[in-house]
Amino acid sequence: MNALAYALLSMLVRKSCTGYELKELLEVFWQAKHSQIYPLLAKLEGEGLLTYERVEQSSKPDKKVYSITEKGRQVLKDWISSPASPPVIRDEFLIKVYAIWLVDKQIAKQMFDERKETYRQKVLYRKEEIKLMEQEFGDTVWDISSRVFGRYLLFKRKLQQEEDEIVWCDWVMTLLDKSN
Amino acid sequence: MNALAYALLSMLVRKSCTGYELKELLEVFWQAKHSQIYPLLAKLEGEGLLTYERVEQSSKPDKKVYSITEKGRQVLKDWISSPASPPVIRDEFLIKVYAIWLVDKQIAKQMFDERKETYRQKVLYRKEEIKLMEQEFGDTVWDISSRVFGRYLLFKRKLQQEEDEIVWCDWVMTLLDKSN
DNA sequence: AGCACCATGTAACACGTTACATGATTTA
DNA sequence: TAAATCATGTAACGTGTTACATGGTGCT
Repeated sequence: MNALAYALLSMLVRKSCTGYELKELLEVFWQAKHSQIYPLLAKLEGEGLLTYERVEQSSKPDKKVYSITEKGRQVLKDWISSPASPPVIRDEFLIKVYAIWLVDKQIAKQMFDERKETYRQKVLYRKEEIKLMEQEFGDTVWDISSRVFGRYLLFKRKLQQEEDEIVWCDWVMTLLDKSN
Repeated sequence: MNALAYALLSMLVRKSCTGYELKELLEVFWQAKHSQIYPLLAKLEGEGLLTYERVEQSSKPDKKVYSITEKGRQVLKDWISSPASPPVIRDEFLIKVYAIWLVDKQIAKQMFDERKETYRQKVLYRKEEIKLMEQEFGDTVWDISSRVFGRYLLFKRKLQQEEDEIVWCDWVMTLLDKSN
C-alpha cells in the first residue's frame, strides 16, 4: 500500500469512479499518469479493497466503474489518523531562482513575469472551481461530515498557495526594479 | 541531464562543495539522498561539467571537493532561461484531508493541530536561517548579481509558504470548532 | 483531414528510496 | 557506551514517466 493507493481510496470513498475520472480528480493533490493508475486499481481490486462493474456505453468505449469495499473503507480510515510522511516539493523553477544571479536582470524579470502569469491563470481557474462547488453543494461544504468537506478544504488551500506565489513574484520583481 | 544535475550545478556555481555538503544544501529546494548524489557527481565529472580535488583531512575521512567547470557554468546558464517544467507537490497529509470527513471531529482537530505545530517549528528555524544570512551577507542579499541573492529569495519563499500553512490550519480549526 | 476527448491497458526506462558496507571522531 | 557527524560508495527495490497500442465519436 503506497500513497497513491490511499489517494485512490480517498477518491472512491466519496463516489464510484472510472480510472479515467480518477486521474482527473487526483490532479489536485496527487498527480499520476493512467499507466500507474490502471494497474494499481486492478491490484487493489485483487486485494478486496475495491470492486468494479463493467459498464457498456453507446458511442463511447466500455468502462470499469470502481467502488470501494467495506474493507477498503476501513483500511483508509485506519491510515488517515496515522502520521503522514513529510511533503515532497520538486519545483524546477526554484533551481533556476537559486542560480538567477548568473543571468541578466531583464531575463530574470521575464522569468518572474511568466511565472506570475501562470499562477494568475491558475488562480482564475481555481476560483471558478470553488464557486461551482459552493453553488452545487451550498452550506454542506462547511460540514465536516459531508463528503465535499475535504475537497473544499483542499481547493481553498490550493487557491491560497497560488495567490501566495503571485505575492512572492511581485515582491521579487520590486527587488529587481529597485537596483536598476 | 535531469533536474537534480542542474540543482547540483546551481549549488556548485556558488561555491565548491563535497557531495556530503551538497546533500544538506540541496534540502531547501531539491531533496535527494546521498545514494543519488554521489553517482551523479561522478557522471557530471565524466562529462566535463565538474572537476574534483581529493582533500585529506586529519581526524575526518578524506573528501572530494567538486568545482564547476566553464562548460558546466555555460550549460547551467543556458538551462536557466529555458522554460521550467511544472512543480510537483506530493503531500500525504492532503490525501488524509481529502478523506477527513470519515474520522471523528476530535481526530481531525488533532491532525491539524499537529500539522500546525510542525510548521510552527519550521517557521522558527527558517527565520533563524534568514537572520543568519542577513547578518553574514548584509545588503548583498538584495543584490541581484550576488551569489546569495537566489538563496535569499528561496528562503523567503519557504518562510512565506510555511507561515501560510499555519494560516490555513488555523482557518480549518475554526471551521471544526464552529460546527460543534 | 486532423485534433481532442473518452477509455483501458502494457513495456521500457528514468528517477528516487532503502538497505548494505565501512570507519574514525566527537558529543551526550 | 551509545548515538550523531563526517564521508563515500553500490545494490536492490519501489515509484513515476514516456512510449507503444487500439479505436470510436465529435468538433473545427
